[in-house]
Amino acid sequence: MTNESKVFAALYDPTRRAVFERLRGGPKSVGQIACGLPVTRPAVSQHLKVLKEAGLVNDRSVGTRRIYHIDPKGLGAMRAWIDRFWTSALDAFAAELERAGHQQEEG
Amino acid sequence: MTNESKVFAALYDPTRRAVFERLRGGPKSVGQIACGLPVTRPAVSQHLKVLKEAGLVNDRSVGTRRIYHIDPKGLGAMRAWIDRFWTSALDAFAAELERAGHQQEEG
DNA sequence: CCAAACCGTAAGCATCGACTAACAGTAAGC
DNA sequence: GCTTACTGTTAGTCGATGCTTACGGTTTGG
Repeated sequence: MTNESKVFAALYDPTRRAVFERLRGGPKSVGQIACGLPVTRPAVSQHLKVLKEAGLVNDRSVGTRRIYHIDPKGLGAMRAWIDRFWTSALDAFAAELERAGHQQEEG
Repeated sequence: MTNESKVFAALYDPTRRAVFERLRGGPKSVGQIACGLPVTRPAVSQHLKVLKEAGLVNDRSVGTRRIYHIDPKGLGAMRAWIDRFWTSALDAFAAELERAGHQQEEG
């Protein structure tokens, strides 16, 4: 499984995106993240594990708590994938529009 | 289900990404897309339906064939989501690094 | 009208994954 | 050493979904 696949698989789940967006405001502990979400704390732990393996978050221990924060590395990989696709997709789209205008020439 | 959710759900599946990437070189018919993929043609049709509802592809009829091409609209939505996340994520990450350097002051 | 080509859809099945409950492990306080 | 607080992990269940087979619909051609 490539890293891009991990990122896509990680951000596909709505609950996992909610966990991820909850870290947008800054580092938070697991309990802090779980509080307010409609799932239990172990579920959040599992989601954080997936996000971590995708390179989207990272953690550090502070006493008994574990503080998670966003790691831009994973988002960068996804951004690179989209950008790489973006240019060629725009090219193909422009060619498609142009061909649609000249399609009667081709028959 | 929001449009972003649709795009994420659409690009999460590896086969569906393969279908999508196959359109990167230009418009193709359903049979053309299915040829070379390890799934049957109806499966490709189902994937194309999901991609279309996510705004990632569009189609036009040419005789009995149906030609699919990439629609940048969906990719744009995903790009916007990532970009919006990207800036605040970088901010939070920088703040996290700075706090890590000053954490002994806070206690 | 009949045949062929191309495609979308429905039903059924198998697999994957998200969730909960229960348990194990680590650190701080007394 | 004992208790409390916080978290990761595992077993098991259940709903979601990707795949195939079979069928119906549409267009082209004679």
